Amino acid sequence: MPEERSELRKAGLKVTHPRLQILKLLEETPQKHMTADEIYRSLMSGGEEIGLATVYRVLNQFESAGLVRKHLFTDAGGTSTQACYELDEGGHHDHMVCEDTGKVIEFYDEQIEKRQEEIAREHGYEIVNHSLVMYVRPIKKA
Amino acid sequence: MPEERSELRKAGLKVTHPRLQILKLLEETPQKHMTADEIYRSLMSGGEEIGLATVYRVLNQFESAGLVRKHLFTDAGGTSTQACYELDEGGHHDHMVCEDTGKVIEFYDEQIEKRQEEIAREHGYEIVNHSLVMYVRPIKKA
DNA sequence: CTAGTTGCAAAAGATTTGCAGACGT
DNA sequence: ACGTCTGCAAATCTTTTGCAACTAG
Repeated sequence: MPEERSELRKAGLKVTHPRLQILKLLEETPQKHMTADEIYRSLMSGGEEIGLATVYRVLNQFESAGLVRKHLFTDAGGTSTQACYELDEGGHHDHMVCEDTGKVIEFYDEQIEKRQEEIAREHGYEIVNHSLVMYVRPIKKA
Repeated sequence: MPEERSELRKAGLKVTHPRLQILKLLEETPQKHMTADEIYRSLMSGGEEIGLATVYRVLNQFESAGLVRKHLFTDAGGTSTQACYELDEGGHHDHMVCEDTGKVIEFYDEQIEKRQEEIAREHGYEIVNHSLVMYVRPIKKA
């Protein structure tokens, strides 16, 4: 599967083992959002040779290259100081984080997007970027 | 103005000099959003005796008490790792950060709020909290 | 061959914590 | 007086950087 190789080349990055590993991991992980440390541990326990510093460096390069997006969620207790990364598949979307399970759900809403543009415009600005995260909890029937 | 004193008491906190100073500063600052370090520096240069650790401790207590809100904005370059705090005046609002000037603008939009609730509900969740930040730039006229 | 990469260890930056002394009530 | 605070310094934690060895093209 040389697909990842060309993604890297296109980004102007040499095709190295660590980069391929990280890219592959991000593509295959079911949770889709991982911290640098989770990536590091995951690769290590998979028997790979890699340094944590390399993981950070590669993620930054990937982010600059637009291969990956970085998020700063605040976990349940408000005690997260750790960034997490997800593959950038192109389509923008926002996030919902379940406070009970930590599960991250993606969503996209045309209405909200539009309204945001309008609000910015009303203030004389244009949106460069935006981040919407909803911290939620399952509705308990009762 | 004993107003601040009772706010502290109500929060179950002793009325001490550092706490009063920080509360007052947050009430009076025009920018409304300050980092722990900015607060520390501001008080120090105002001739106050205070430790940075105390600023952090007090802000955390204020946050738990609901007197203050903590935000993790990402400044222009994406290079912010510093939290900033604002007085919690009760009314919820979202933020727009100007990438050129760093200015923080607050706004509230009923439509977006409603839509968020709906989306969460559609997924079987209820919103505990949410954070919407738009990183914007002044519209440049041709 | 040569510039880009890597791993390690050390550095940095933000925030937290242990502790002895000081202070509010 | 008592338990709560405070300031300082040291500790933590995440992320970055210096450097010498290594590797892709």
